[in-house]
Amino acid sequence: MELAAYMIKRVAFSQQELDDILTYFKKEKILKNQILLQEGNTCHKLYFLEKGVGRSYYLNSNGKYITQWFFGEGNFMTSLESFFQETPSCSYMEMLEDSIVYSISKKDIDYLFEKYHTMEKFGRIIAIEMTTKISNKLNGIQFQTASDRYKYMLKEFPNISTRVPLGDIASYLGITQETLSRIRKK
Amino acid sequence: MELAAYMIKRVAFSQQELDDILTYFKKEKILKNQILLQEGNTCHKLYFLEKGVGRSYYLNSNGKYITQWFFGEGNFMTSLESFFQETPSCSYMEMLEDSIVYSISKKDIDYLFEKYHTMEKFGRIIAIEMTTKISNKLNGIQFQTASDRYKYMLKEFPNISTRVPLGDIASYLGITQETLSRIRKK
DNA sequence: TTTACTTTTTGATTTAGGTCAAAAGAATCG
DNA sequence: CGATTCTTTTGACCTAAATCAAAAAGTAAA
Repeated sequence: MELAAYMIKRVAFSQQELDDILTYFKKEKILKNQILLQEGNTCHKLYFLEKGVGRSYYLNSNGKYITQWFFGEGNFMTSLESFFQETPSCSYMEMLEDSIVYSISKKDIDYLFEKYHTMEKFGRIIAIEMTTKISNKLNGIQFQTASDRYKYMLKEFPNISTRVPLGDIASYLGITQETLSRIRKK
Repeated sequence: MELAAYMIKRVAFSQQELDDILTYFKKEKILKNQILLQEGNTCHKLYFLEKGVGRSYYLNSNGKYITQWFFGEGNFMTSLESFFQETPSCSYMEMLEDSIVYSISKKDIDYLFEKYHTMEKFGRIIAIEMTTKISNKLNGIQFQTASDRYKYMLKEFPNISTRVPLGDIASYLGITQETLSRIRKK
């Protein structure tokens, strides 16, 4: 499983630890357009995407759905705050393709964090990586023209940009669908 | 020290652990306008602000300095990616007021992460909190009008908004100084 | 208390990208 | 397959905020 490689790349887990940890992840198949999380609900699972693409999005004050993030294969997907603080989420999560994921519950991951110092370290490292990625998004968007934003998108998500609806990308970048369409045919 | 309270609020450290951990933090006084980190250098310290305000900023492709983040009292301040990956930073850090901080080196914090499972947990929790805050900034800015952005600023940094230069706030929000000035006299 | 910066405000003008509307293309399905 | 629905493109128009420029206010320095 790709997840094992992902973990070992970041923390020197022993084989036993790794084997044990992986038993807590459950393989799931999820169909395109399936909603993993509704706004207002607490997110109970953390997903690792083996195959497929997902996104998180929210309904803004003007009644528009705004993509917050795209999740591609080889990445974790969750509503971070909701999952870890066990609070109602402000956002939705959905899959944009038929997907294969490995999921783990909050209870189980907390158990693993307690049990293994290495797992806790892994959690810290992943959280720092996520912070860096979001920060990069901000820099890629703020004070950038619409076409610079799209360039950021292509760089950050090279193999996602062509697989998901135009409108989802546009809202992710903070521009309108029409503008993105015009940029694309440059 | 406020730092102890900050830590205990998040993780149930034993008194001995806490005492030991705190010995690795060094108290420092830093003057207004002092640069803590230059672009291109590696950030070697993590700061906890007891008093004062700082900001991180970077030079964008149009030759403008853009504020990335404000750091107020009772918060950690660092160039996250540079500090943890030990890579050259893309951003600067400076203090905007005379400040009192507690600093710790990468070497020491790594030692503490290894030594105490609780410390590792603390690191994870802080990293998740930071992700949430940056994510909130994105939501506060994307597809929002200039005055909505300023409202976000007032909400997120109520006691910083009046203490720092207008231009620094404007670039933080992704608007021009002139626009922010006009918004303020509403 | 005058000189010299620095920061903020105000005004006039321009523009990137938003909005609205409708057509053209794709995809889904009985 | 045609029909219905969803997605993307194209066009015309408009507006929020950028840009440019300069004055005013605030701060420091001598």
